Amino acid sequence: MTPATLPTTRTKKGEQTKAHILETALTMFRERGYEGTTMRAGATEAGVSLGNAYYYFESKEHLIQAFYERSHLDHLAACADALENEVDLRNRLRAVIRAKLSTSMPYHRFSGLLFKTAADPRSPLNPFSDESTPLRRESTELFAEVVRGSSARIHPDLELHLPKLLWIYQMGIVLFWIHDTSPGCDRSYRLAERTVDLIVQLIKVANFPPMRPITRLALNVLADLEDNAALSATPDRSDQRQDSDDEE
Amino acid sequence: MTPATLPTTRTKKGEQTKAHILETALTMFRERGYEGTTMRAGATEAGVSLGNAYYYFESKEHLIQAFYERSHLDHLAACADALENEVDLRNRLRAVIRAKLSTSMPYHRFSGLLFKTAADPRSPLNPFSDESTPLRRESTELFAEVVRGSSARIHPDLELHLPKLLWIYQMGIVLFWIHDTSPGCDRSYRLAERTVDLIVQLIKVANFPPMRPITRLALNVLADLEDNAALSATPDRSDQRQDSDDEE
DNA sequence: GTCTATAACCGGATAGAC
DNA sequence: GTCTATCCGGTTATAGAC
Repeated sequence: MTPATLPTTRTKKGEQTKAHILETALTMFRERGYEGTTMRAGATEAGVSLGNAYYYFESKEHLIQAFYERSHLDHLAACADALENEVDLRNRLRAVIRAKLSTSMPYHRFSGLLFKTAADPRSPLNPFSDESTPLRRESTELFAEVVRGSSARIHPDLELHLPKLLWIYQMGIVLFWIHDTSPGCDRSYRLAERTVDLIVQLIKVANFPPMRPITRLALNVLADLEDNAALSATPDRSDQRQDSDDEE
Repeated sequence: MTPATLPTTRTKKGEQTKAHILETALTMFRERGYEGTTMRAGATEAGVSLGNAYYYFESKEHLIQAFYERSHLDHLAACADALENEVDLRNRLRAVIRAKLSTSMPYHRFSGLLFKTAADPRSPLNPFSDESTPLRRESTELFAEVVRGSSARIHPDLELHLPKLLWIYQMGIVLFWIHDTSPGCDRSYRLAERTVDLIVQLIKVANFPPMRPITRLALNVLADLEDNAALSATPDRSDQRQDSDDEE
């Protein structure tokens, strides 16, 4: 799918055009929102024709996919410091979630629309889609790093699933944030703060003998999910293509 | 907004027309999917003009709102029996979640699109919107009934929040189900089965003394959320209207 | 063969006549 | 309440230019 980047020929001819279109679009999304930015306006603003914009981006949604990727890089950069210097699990996780919110703030309005398309199983944008696999893997890898670099003693079976769980947890926080209209999204930050504490506590007690049966039950559910598809990071369902909605 | 139904004059003039349009649309959604059903086709099939359809339903999405309501009634009917005759919390909850999936099955494809719009904070469809408040209240009330009629001994503070938590849990299951492509959606049923067990276990141990600090922490988070808006069933933010996406 | 542009098409939504 | 005529924006077909 994604061919290796050629040595010196990178940014060949239209690579710049593509980048420019994306840049323009992202700016406009920030300023006028997603729906407020028409493909026509975006193309014009970028100095290209409508058809040309579609040459580089299959659909308007694919601009969002590009946004996701950039957004993730911002996120990585924003929490790199904490991940290097902090060993306490709670602080690490907190820094990562905070960074997620902070880096997303400029796109608060935009992100609503984003989640909208993200929830559609047929959209290439949805976080569980094949097309999102690489990014999903990178995102869970971030949480793997959160766990790995921490001083916390974690049940090995749990540690296996923790990155994915934390990734889903982050999605929950983001979903809340999207609906958050409090000034500065303070409520989201507070929720994040408190739920991080809660999660860290839960991780600790998972080891606690009387909790073991429940922990085991939970891990079984996760293992079961892993065996199949859907939430798995290694999907084996490249054959299932639902192209159209019609069937007549 | 919704005026009380007048005594004898119900089904006045176009009430039937409205009902007929909805009926037609729902059938077509089931048969051809949401996107596969154009407003034009729906109107034509129902024997009215496009403009007329829009007279009764503000937007295509508003047809979904109507679907939600019907869907909830189906759900209620499907679990009424179990709720009357069963006292075991696990069985009650299991019956309700199972019923949710079963009654939703005919709309599996449709529901994907449904969640799509549901995730948009600006959509009247989103489960947290003012417009959805009545239905949200009814849905959580169902889970309140699940808890209330059970023989389980539940920490009073927890019992207060449990209905809403279970409602959110159900949304999670539905979200999984939407992405579930396994035959008969078996994976969703199994996930539901197992997570119901898990939840019931967690409710039990919440009372367990060593778990108390964590339970308290969790309840604090919930109480905090309740004090503000967003997930609350009593929104005090009727002043925040985000009509358009443009701002130039 | 890589890029760019113009002219449609299609479907959700609105305006305004009857 | 019901219609027709239009708008508007995502998307596609297609024809050329480099």
